[in-house]
Amino acid sequence: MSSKHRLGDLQLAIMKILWQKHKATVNDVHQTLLPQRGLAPTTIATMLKKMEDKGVVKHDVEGRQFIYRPAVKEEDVTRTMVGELVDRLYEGDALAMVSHLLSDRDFDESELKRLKSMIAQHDEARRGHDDR
Amino acid sequence: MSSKHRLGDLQLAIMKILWQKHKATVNDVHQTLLPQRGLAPTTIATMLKKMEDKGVVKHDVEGRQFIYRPAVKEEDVTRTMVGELVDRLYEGDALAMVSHLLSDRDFDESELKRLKSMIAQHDEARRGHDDR
DNA sequence: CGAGTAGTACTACCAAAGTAGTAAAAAATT
DNA sequence: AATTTTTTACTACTTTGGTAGTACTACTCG
Repeated sequence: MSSKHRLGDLQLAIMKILWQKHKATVNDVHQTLLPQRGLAPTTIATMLKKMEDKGVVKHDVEGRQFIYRPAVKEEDVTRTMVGELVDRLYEGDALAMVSHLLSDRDFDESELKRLKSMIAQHDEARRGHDDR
Repeated sequence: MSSKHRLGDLQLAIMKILWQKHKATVNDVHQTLLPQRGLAPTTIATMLKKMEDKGVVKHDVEGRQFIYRPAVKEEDVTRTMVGELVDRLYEGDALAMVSHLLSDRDFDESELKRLKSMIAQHDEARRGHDDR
């Protein structure tokens, strides 16, 4: 059932719009994507239908148009997709992925600072609830 | 030409073997993958041919068998694939990906320690060469 | 009321990845 | 020498994602 959480490029782009707007018509999506992608409206409609078949979106009918909305949560998709890449590339070692990110893009001072405070925060959270 | 660095699941599994062994025959790859995947030998052969067409592997002939070897670097593939996911999921914000990793899998004490020292290291490296 | 328009349904393709059977060639074994 | 085995070549089929044209329906505007 996690196949619902593996999305292609266009599909993800569409989902991002739906997650943001909560609901949208084919036209809304098309208009939003037009500048970057320049796709035919029917392409969006077809894709949305395929996505509904797959179970990642649903629609209500309002008058003669379809109002699409997400049927999967962004966090689930994100978690699955990142998780799969970590598995494939680093045999599940998430820290290895972080290490790669760290050496690939070198973050500047302020980013490193943010990163450190993120770690500190998770450190505390861990110490708090994690009974061991 | 970065299409050379976007690999499917099986392709990646095959590449990992080639990167590790430096070179291998169809049979080597098949034997290595058999336990986890249970694929027909011809499947591996076909895949390897497709991969050669694409330019990600090359082969030499030795007697009657093909000795395959990688034609792309692991780092390049890794960088491309991680980079693409960061783009798609986080609009290029690598730090957002790290943040996700951090809250999704909660690392234990020793891992956090390793992480901190990794950061410290990159911090210094940055301070060193980065002129500003 | 009739024509144009908006919107969905259907159909059709293409490419890439994955999977594998069958054929053919060459080499080894008996 | 004949048969079996190894190994590559060819062909084929399936799924998924992406892309879009055409057809049909229903509403809207003059």
